[in-house]
Amino acid sequence: MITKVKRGPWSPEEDLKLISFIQKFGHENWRSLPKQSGLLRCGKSCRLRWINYLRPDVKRGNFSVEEEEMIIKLHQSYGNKWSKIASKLPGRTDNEIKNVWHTHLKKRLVKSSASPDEPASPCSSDKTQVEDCLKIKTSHDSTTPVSSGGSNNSNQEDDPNLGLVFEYNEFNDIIQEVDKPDLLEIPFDDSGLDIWSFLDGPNENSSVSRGGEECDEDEVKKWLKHLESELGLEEDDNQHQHKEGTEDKDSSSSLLKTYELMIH
DNA sequence: AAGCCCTGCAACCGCGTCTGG
DNA sequence: CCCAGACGCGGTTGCAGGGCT
Repeated sequence: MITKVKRGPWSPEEDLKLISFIQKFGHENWRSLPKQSGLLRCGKSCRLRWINYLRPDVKRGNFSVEEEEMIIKLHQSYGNKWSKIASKLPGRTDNEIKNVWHTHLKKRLVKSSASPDEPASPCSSDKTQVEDCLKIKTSHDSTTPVSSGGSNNSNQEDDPNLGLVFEYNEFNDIIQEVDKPDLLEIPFDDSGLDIWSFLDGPNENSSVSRGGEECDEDEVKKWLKHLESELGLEEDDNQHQHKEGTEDKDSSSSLLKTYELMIH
């Protein structure tokens, strides 16, 4: 028998299903995940939804000026390697960056290329501006090489702009400040990365696992609460809200109950 | 007030790469 | 070494919302 694969926008119920499943079992195998979780989606779609929207550390809201400038610089260095650029911008996804590039930054660069003292078009392969910038940013470590290699593989060691690691850390602070409150705002700071180990459960090998420390379940609950409210599910959740805390391990149990109620 | 157009974003698609058998 | 399956990435599309006429 053939089960029809659903497409198009994700419903809150589907989101919740996906979240609670990953929370419990991780996502070792995207292909089998939909079947196991009861989602009528293809694995690819689930993966995309998780990575671009549901991941707890995904940062939403407008890009700050600093972020945009960063993207421009990184794009001059990496070209359309969106995932590489995203890796330098904590909380931002490649898809998001790609969208921002095509909707805002490209146009801005075209405009500014008209003025002589602005950077040339993004297609320019001249990296001196990027390197200058990186030199400034990484001046703490003048030994960090800024190689001119453009098409390296994704190994950190081969990263042509290894110095950006510093930028990453500095940039974290910037982003925290400019984070916009209008959309899904995860009530964690970066120290809340423990959520990963929680979400991934026993799957230490999971591609998104971020270290093996104990997670703070209160933080997780906070996040789930927030997510439920963002998804417009908090009313239903009220019914069993009072039960929270009596469950020993599962903050997910309330989530599961929630969506079980919803899909009845 | 209604219709049209534009913009931005979420999601899909196809291809390349990686990995395990 | 080869092949098949799974994953990840980048390009593209479609839709919804907002602004303009």
